[in-house]
Amino acid sequence: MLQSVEPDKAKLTKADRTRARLIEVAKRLYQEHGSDHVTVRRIAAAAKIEAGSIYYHFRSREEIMRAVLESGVYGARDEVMQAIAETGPDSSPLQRLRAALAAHLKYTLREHFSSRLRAIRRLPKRLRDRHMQQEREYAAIFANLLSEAEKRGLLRDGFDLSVVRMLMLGALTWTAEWYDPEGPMTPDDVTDELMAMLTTGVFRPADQAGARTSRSALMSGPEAVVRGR
Amino acid sequence: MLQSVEPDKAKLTKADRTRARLIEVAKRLYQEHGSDHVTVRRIAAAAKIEAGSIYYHFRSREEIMRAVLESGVYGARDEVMQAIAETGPDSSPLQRLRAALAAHLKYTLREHFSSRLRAIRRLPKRLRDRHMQQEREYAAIFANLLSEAEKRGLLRDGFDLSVVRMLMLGALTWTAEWYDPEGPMTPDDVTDELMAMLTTGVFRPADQAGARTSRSALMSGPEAVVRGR
DNA sequence: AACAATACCGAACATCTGTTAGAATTCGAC
DNA sequence: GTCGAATTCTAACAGATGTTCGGTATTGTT
Repeated sequence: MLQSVEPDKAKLTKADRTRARLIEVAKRLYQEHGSDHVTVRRIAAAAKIEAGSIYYHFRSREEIMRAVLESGVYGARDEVMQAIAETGPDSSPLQRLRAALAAHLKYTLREHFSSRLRAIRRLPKRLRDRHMQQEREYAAIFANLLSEAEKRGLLRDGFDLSVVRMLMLGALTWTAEWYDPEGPMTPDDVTDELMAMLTTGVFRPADQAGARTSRSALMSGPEAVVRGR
Repeated sequence: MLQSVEPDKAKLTKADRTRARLIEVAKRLYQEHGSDHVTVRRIAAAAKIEAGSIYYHFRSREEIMRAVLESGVYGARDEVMQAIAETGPDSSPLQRLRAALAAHLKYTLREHFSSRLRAIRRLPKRLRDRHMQQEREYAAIFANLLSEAEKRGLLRDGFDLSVVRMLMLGALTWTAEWYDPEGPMTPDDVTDELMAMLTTGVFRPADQAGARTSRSALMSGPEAVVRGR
């Protein structure tokens, strides 16, 4: 959050604390019930405050939900960057990427962030732009990891890295829709599975030309598939 | 829908038609505005009907939204199976899989199905169970394609096919959150990109052991990565 | 043309919605 | 402890919400 960037003003005023509490409570309610049925009065009740008092902290109901989204992106960013840092200074780009993806997945599962997409599209556009900007910054973390890997020659040629990144993150983000915490797989297992897919591929290299449509796919070795366009 | 399963009763009664119109209108509203702000009265107005009349066709507001979800799954299923059928009887499992994924993506983008996830979690559980069952049937299409490919030895060993399927579909479904129709890529391009990722992998095969954590990854050739556990 | 079933209307209901504004309380600095 | 500012409460508003129900129009069949 902003405080971590500027912690010199340690004056944690009371309004700051209840504002934070409201955001946290609202987030929880969004997760439990859908964003339908999450009303200003319910948020207030869950935060042990009166409904009218909320408007001392937020201009409107939509401002609350924007703050919730913001805290979600910032929270994910912090945990992902921390995970990257924990791989140490000698880590390879792929190690860092794996750490980042694992952190992203864990955060997504924990906060169960269906909330994120739920709202984005139909926010007042001023607020939406701001949120999209924050999302872009978050995505940039992964974009950097990928282009770093590319510079070191760790990636195959011919891929559109931004599409790769979106598909990667999408695969993990969507996990929140099917993942069963009671099941045998840990979130790290899922991340490893994805990394394995991205490493060797899922399909056997034998007769791949048939599975693609309009691309010219010819090769020297059995693996060197040249991807045109 | 059920009619396609049992078309002998061709009696398209008037109630059936307005019910269908209501579902279509509701779906459109869910897409345009969030599922917040989509009220019974707005659905009624958009369908040129009075609000009270809706309750002749649906028991409650949530029943409408369940019907919308149902029509979404069934619509996707129909288009995906049609796409599979169009690959012809001599197509390879990978060709069929590609066709299925492409159809899934196109449908997802067209209907912009954020709606799908938005609601699932907080439906009354009786309705939710029914919907989850429908989703399972839909997922089974892709599960079958994958296991068919596996039986023919087209897949690498060591992957959990259900996880692979979820990640695949998740990557594509999430596309609705970032895809820009004005951009240079067609939906088929995105599908091809994914297929390419699943074919050759994104990472170079050289030093993959470092990017994985607890897995023993050793091999005979440069590509034959044995994935333990 | 008559009739019964079907499909829709229209008004009313109780409740809930986001939001406002002034009064009442609590807080932090002196 | 006092005072002014920061924070919360209380009460009310105007309107929207899902749903019900008795009546009315429309439909398809004989």
